[in-house]
Amino acid sequence: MILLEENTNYTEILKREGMKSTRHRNAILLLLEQSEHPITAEELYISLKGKTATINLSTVYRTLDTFASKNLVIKSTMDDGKARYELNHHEHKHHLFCVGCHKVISIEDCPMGELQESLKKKIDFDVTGHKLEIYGYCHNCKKG
Amino acid sequence: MILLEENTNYTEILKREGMKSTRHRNAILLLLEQSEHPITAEELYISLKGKTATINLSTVYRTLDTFASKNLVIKSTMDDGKARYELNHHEHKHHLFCVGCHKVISIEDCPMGELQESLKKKIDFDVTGHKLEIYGYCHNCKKG
DNA sequence: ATTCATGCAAATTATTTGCAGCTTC
DNA sequence: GAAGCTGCAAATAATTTGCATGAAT
Repeated sequence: MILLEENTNYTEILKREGMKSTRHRNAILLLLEQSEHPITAEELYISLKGKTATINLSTVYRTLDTFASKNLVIKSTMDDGKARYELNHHEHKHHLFCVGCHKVISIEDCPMGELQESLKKKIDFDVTGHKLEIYGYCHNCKKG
Repeated sequence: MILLEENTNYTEILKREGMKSTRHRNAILLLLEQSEHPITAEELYISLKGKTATINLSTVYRTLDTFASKNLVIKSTMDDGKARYELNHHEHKHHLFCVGCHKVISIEDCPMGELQESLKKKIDFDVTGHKLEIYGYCHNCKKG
């Protein structure tokens, strides 16, 4: 589990994971770090095309897959059929999706702790991870 | 929110939702009811081809979409890129995905209750729904 | 120098759509 | 008989892959 802090040297992190440090990889890590919410491969690609000379969508996908396999990023596939990627910060976070304005709010609360223990005891299931997405109305979008 | 019980007449349910009762729709509802865990469109299609004379994959997708729009079924898209569908039973369930044998175990525990209240109080966010998927190793697949 | 990363184009996979014919109400 | 289903084939959309070239160690 890697903790990326501001001003972290990406080359270090990449090296530590046995990956070469390239312009694209550094750029992708930077963008992921700057984004407050999970982002699609295509969104990354579009941002990158503006900044980096050339980059190919395949490269974005390949890079994200590699990062995901090293647990540097977390991939979540939404019901719109597109996967979103976010940095795997050390702190465990979940996201509130406002169904009114589509804003995404990150929270640090996670209710899994007790459930995890209970599953272990009740049915001998060892939890290794989970995905929780919460939908609802934010302060501004409340009905009424 | 519709509760489907054993021996429910699907025609009734379909009519109530303003949908015509057809052989395919009934067959799909039956299969969904018989399946203990969320199932892909293709899995449904394959099962149906064995039983019903002919059915087309498009029809399966269209039917599932229609059902989902009436809240008869719940669609969840997984990281393997395939959507799974399940009946929207009144009881709220979650699923454990074994990363060893890919078995799916349904549980009725849900840890959202307190978090929901706390989000309401802390940041005035009204939760209307959530998705929780849990990954790990089942009894048979435990490492070691 | 060797190993790994990338661009490009083409392939794959899941899902959607247009339209003509066929069931339900 | 009108409105709504369904099959079929073709279109999309997201993601993956093969291969030749280019860059990092």
